[in-house]
Amino acid sequence: MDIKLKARYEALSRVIKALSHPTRLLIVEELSRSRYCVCELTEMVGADTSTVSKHLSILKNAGLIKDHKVGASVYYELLTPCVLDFIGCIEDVIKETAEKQLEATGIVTV
Amino acid sequence: MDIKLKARYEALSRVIKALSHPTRLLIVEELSRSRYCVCELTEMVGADTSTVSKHLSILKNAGLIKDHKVGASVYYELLTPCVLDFIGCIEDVIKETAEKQLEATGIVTV
DNA sequence: TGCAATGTTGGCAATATAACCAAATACCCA
DNA sequence: TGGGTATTTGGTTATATTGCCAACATTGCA
Repeated sequence: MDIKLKARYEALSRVIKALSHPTRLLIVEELSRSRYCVCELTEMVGADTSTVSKHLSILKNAGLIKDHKVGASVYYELLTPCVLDFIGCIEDVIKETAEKQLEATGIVTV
Repeated sequence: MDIKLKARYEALSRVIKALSHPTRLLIVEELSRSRYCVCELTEMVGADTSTVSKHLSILKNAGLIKDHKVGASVYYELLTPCVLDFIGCIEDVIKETAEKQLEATGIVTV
C-alpha cells in the first residue's frame, strides 16, 4: 500500500482510538455541554483522579480537547463538536444491529 | 454513574473500537466504493489472509458490514455509510492539529 | 473422487491499554 | 513560609489486541 495512504490511516486510527473508550466518550459528551475541571469530571466518571487525568491527556493529545488553568484547577473544553454527530451515527449502527437480532429471534417482526 | 448510561457508553465504544485500526479503516473506505471478497481485500491490505479475515469479522461483529457467499468466495459490503462522515470529521481534527503545531513553530502564521 | 482455491479458527508471542497506588508538581491561602 | 487542594507522572499488574503460522472447512472443477 502507498506509504502516504498508510500514514493517513494511522493518523485517523490514532484519533479514533482516543474515542474508543467508555470513559472518554462520557467525557466528550459532558464537555460538549460545558467546560469542566478534572475534579468535576472525576466526580462524574467515578474513577481515580489519575485515571481521569490520563484519559484527558489522551483526548488532548488526539486534538479533541484543550485545557487551560484557572488557579490550581485545569479546565477542559471540547474542540471538535463534529464528534457528536459521529456518536449519533454509531448509535444508529447499534440500534440497527439490535433490531436485526430481535428479528432473528422471530419474536417480533420489525 | 447510571448503569444504563454506562451500558450505552460501552456499546458505543465497542463499535468505535472496531473502527480504530488502520487496516479496518482502509477496508471500510474500500467497501464504501464497492463490494469485495476477502481475497481482493487481502490484496489491497497486503497482510495475511487470516489477519484480514479477522479484521472483517470484527467489523461484522460490530454491525458495520455484512457478508454473503458466492461460490467459494465471501463478499463483504458496508452497512453504514454514515461512518464515512465520521472519518471526514476526524480528518478535520487532524488537519487542525497539524495547523496548530505549525503555528507553534512560529515558522508560518495561518 | 481428488485437488486447488477461498476463508475461518486456534494457538502463540509481542505489544498496547487501562486501572490503581504512590510520588512529584503547581498553586492558593492563612 | 507551611499546609492543603488539584493535577500529572511513574511504576506495576492485569487484560486486550494484533499478526503470523498451521490446521480445518467449504466450494468448484477436472
